[in-house]
Amino acid sequence: MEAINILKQKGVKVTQNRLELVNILEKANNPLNQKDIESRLKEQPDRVTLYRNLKFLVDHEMVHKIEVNGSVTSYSLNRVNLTDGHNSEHLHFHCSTCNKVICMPQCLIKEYDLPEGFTQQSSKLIVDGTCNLCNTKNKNNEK
Amino acid sequence: MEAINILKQKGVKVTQNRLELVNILEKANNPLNQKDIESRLKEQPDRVTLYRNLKFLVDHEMVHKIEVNGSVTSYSLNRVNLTDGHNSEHLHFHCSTCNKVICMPQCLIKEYDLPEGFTQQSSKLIVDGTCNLCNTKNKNNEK
DNA sequence: GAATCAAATGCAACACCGTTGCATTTGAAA
DNA sequence: TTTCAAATGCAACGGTGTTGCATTTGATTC
Repeated sequence: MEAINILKQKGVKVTQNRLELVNILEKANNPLNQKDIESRLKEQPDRVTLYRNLKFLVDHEMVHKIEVNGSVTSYSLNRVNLTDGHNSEHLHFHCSTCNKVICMPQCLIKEYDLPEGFTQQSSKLIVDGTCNLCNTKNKNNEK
Repeated sequence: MEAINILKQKGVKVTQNRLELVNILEKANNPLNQKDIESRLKEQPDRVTLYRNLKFLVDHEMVHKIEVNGSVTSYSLNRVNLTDGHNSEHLHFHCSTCNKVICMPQCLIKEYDLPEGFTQQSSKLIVDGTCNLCNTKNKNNEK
């Protein structure tokens, strides 16, 4: 779906900043952090504007916010149509070599039996390790 | 195990600050964040000293660092003897009402099949929801 | 197309947190 | 008791999240 339609479908105001922001997230294969996004923006809006628009898109459920650790926050377009109730939570992989975050929608978070009295609203699972690209790079360097 | 023995066993320098810090974590049932810890310290060291000592204890594997989200970082004493290889990763519960973090060592993180080429080093699972105490409080208020 | 008004933006500013450098103090070993 | 590395306190810096306010922009109405 095109960026402009994503915004129009939600019935929110379409601005140049939002349009470009959604476009960048739409093209990206992986979640991007604020720095990644800034580096891809042609016209640089104020960092507060970017912050507010990211918050806006998260609040309006167009974008997912992924906090890998205290210092890295990434954003990814919500590609799942919320109306079909298929918004399951999935694993996020964080490569400690290249620092990329990779969505793994094929790995849905498994269920756990919580102790008596505890109720669950959401969950998140971060797996740290080395991604496929960094692993092949390492292999080639060893040769 | 007493605080002083925990430090001595690791062969690190024993200072008043570290002793009190380990003592506080040893008595706590739940992971504590830096504010929690500060409020329990009799003699208030500089926040940098507290930061450095927490980092020191984490680096020396006496304390676990738990990042629930971008703004809340908690610490808990590593009660598992590392030498017996029983240091499995477990679920952490975050109560969105009282903001407490609760360890659930009975809920070990399940395994996932990662895509070809990805290797796993560590994982963390945070479940957000309402804890048993806040749930009973809500029930009583509704009556 | 022009007027209108709420929403979006840019700028300044603040707080908090993680972090580092450096001078001083403290604890363990000789 | 002396000695020296390690720990501490203080000042300071950068990054991020956040808010207030004046200005600009985009959707709506005429």
